[in-house]
Amino acid sequence: MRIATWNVNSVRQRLESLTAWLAACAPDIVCLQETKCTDDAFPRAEIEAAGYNVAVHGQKTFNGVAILARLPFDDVTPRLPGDDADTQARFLEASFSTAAGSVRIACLYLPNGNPPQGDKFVYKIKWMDRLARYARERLALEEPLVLAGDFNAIPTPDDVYDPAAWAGDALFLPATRERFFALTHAGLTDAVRASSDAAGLYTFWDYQAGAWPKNNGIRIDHLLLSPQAADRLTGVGIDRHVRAWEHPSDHVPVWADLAIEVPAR
DNA sequence: ATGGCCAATATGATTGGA
Repeated sequence: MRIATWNVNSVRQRLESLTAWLAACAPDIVCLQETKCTDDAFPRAEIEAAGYNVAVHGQKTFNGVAILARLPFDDVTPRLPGDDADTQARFLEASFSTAAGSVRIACLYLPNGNPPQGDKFVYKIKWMDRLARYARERLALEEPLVLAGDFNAIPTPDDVYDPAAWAGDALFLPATRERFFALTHAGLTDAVRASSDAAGLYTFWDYQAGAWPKNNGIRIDHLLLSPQAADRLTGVGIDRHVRAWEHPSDHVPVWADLAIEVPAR
């Protein structure tokens, strides 16, 4: 079973790239972020034609998450628990029946948090604390679980081209990093780091200032695995070639392969 | 963080992104 995450920066702008990438990568489950459209505007028919079931949690203009799956959904639940007043479309959970039992996937778009002095950063930190509570609850189920998405968190200096330049940024501040590590310390495994400790495994390059040709990237898109998922991990990939396509997203897809049999398409 | 960006929005500047 291949599980992927991709911040597409508008699913409607990226539809052609998305269907081409689905055909090439052949993921079984895909978590999308920044779909940037309401549920009725989501290009559901085109993605179903590519062989995927679709679950969406969108809003007008901003944010928006979706899960695409070759297998049928058992349950689909929007919204991260812990704040009924939070109306931003940033979280969607789904579960699936597999040969390994129930597999749970959480698709998340964690707040950016800039500027770090102000309500946006407060919202980010509260969101991360809510995510940690959610993760601890779900880990207690002892199921294969994957938290996949744009975490807007740079874990270590090896995950950013110029750590000093990012020292004061909401993506790299200690308050953000320590909350990312609270997730791994709770028992979740960073899939990319389970297979490599190399620097420069970036997933995002800004549109501005020649960031892509200069390889000025950061690693902020992550797949975090419960022990029951991590024990089945057989491979990971970062599809950085997608950043060089026409009209790219500023993020590229990241995926993990788990040794869980999926019926052939 | 920035040599010059990108997406959405009653399309003209503004907001948000990272």
